[in-house]
Amino acid sequence: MQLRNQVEWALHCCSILAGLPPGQRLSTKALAEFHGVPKPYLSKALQSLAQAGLIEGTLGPSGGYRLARPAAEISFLEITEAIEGRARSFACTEIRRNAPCLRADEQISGPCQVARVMWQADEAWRAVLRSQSLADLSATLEAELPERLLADAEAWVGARSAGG
Amino acid sequence: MQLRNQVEWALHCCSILAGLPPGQRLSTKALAEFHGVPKPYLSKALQSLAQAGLIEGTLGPSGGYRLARPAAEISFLEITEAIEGRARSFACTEIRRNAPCLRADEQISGPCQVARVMWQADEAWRAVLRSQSLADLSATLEAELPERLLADAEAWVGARSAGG
DNA sequence: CTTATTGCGGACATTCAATATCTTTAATGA
DNA sequence: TCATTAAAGATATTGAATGTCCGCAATAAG
Ligand code: SF4
Ligand code: SF4
Repeated sequence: MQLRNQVEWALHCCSILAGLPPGQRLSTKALAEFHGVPKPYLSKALQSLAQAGLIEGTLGPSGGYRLARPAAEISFLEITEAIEGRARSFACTEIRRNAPCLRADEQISGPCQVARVMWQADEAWRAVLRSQSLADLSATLEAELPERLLADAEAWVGARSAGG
Repeated sequence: MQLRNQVEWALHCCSILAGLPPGQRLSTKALAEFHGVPKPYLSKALQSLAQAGLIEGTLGPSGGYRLARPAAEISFLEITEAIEGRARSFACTEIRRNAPCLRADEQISGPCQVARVMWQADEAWRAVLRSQSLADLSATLEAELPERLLADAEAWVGARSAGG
């Protein structure tokens, strides 16, 4: 019951890509260096995001990634699911079918209350993540972080981004 | 991001213990047989529940487990946390501290917005599980399951329960 | 008292997923 | 052409989840 830390990486990377000037791209190398994480491994996470249609990769020199859609249309849930998959956190193995008092021909209708409650909790979790977009995140960060830090980060990223 | 299947076992076992006449106990052996799961492994889950103070074990012949509290005072969340632990699903590794533009002496206040959103989702998940008690589960099951099945299960369990 | 039964706790083996790295290929701009 | 980059896949490494085992202490029944 633990999210992979790739989720954290992905969220931070998307946050940076959201702050890029429109059309600009940033390479895996720069993103890995910025966060201090192994580049080949971060690359896997970015590929998952690309396959999910959240970001776009471009080959060649001055290639890199950029958001495939406006930041306001990308939610925390989409990013999380791109990394973790869409499986529900509670897996139902139907152990009630093993009950010794259950007759072979007897029908059991749908999922039982145990599974329904667990799935309801899962849905509540998803609802919160679905309600938060990358644009919301950027707005909060800009309001909270010190100006110098934002400026320096922008300069650092700007020096390494390319394309249009 | 997947709950252990011990959680499912624990929920079902608690559900059965909740249906026992007051004071009666049921052994690990019977619970394992009923659900068709390996007894030594189920034993681990039941021990976790006992350590969390949700059920009580009694030694000796005719020993076994019973609820330590009324079913109405035991929530899904307590059972889940007894197995899974109380750690939050999103672990913050503070990767923002690796940012190259961050000066050594610079303070970063508390958790950032990324972590706050993830934890908020986690809390929504917990809120649903906290709101459901074992008594609620029993009530729903009694209303939904066919009468014959309930009677047979009660008879099967009754023949193997003991004490008072 | 003796004996069988049961939960308790720890040690241990096994299996599988998460983590991390590497290599090759294809695309692209300089 | 040539250097650079993402894409895709193979492959190690690690660690957690799963499953088993054994000795111990408590307890009730004979
Ligand atoms: S939770 Fe309910 S539906 Fe899921 S396996 Fe257990 S009994 Fe079957
Ligand atoms: S989510 Fe925010 S607080 Fe957590 S590690 Fe990343 S930057 Fe730090």
